[in-house]
Amino acid sequence: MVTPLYQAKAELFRTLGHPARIRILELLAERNHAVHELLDAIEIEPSNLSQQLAVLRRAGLVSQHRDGATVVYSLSVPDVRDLLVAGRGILLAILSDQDSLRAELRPARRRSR
Amino acid sequence: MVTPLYQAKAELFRTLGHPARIRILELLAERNHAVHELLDAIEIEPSNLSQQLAVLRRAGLVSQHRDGATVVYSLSVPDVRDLLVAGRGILLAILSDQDSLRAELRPARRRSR
DNA sequence: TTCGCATATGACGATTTCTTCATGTTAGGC
DNA sequence: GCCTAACATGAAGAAATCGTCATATGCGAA
Repeated sequence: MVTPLYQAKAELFRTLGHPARIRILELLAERNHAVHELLDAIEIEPSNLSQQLAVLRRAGLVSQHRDGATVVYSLSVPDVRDLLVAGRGILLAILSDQDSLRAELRPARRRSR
Repeated sequence: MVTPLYQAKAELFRTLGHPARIRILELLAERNHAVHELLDAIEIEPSNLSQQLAVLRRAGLVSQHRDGATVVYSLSVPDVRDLLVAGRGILLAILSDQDSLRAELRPARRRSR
């Protein structure tokens, strides 16, 4: 299976495109977490959490290892932190854009064009 | 509509989670492009391209302006480049992981566990 | 004004993703 | 061994996404 680069990239981003998976990665970016810790931190059904973790595993973004009865997850690619940070930056940029746009449209005073 | 931050972040990444949209953004990261230029560079139906551009517009990632009969698109959030670069880094990390794993599994020599 | 090119929009079936529920597996306490 | 807790997996319906087709709009040339 020869996957073009841009398609692999799209799949990577799509893997991040889910609220639960984002939260998981952000928690793992802080420190390793056991599944039950993630479960406490995120509002989600246990089986759903397992599914989302499986998605991240298949994508190669996280790894697991057993510690007695619990399973601990960690980021297997540290650079994921960069992505999350960059994502936050973009969000802020977009939101402030929207705010200034809103501010521009709302008041009585108008600008040309 | 009060959107939690992690959900907005997930939507941002989902917006990037499509091969055509990735290609569009990469082209726009180089320089502004008219729609027909994108059309030449990407293998895609014109109407499909318009749809993908609309998705990117709604997400606030690109902006358009008319120039005569053609429409020129540009990145409205320059930081998108950071995301693309970070994405490439992660891909490379994952791929080299897989390669070393493959190399480890393939040959006759075995390791414990 | 009429034509044709460049682009956008709407709608529809096909596929994919998501959530939930039921069930399976592993490990430690008794 | 038996029970329970901690996770994982499989299946199935609901919802979202994708690509295509038909159609609409904006603009310049003739």
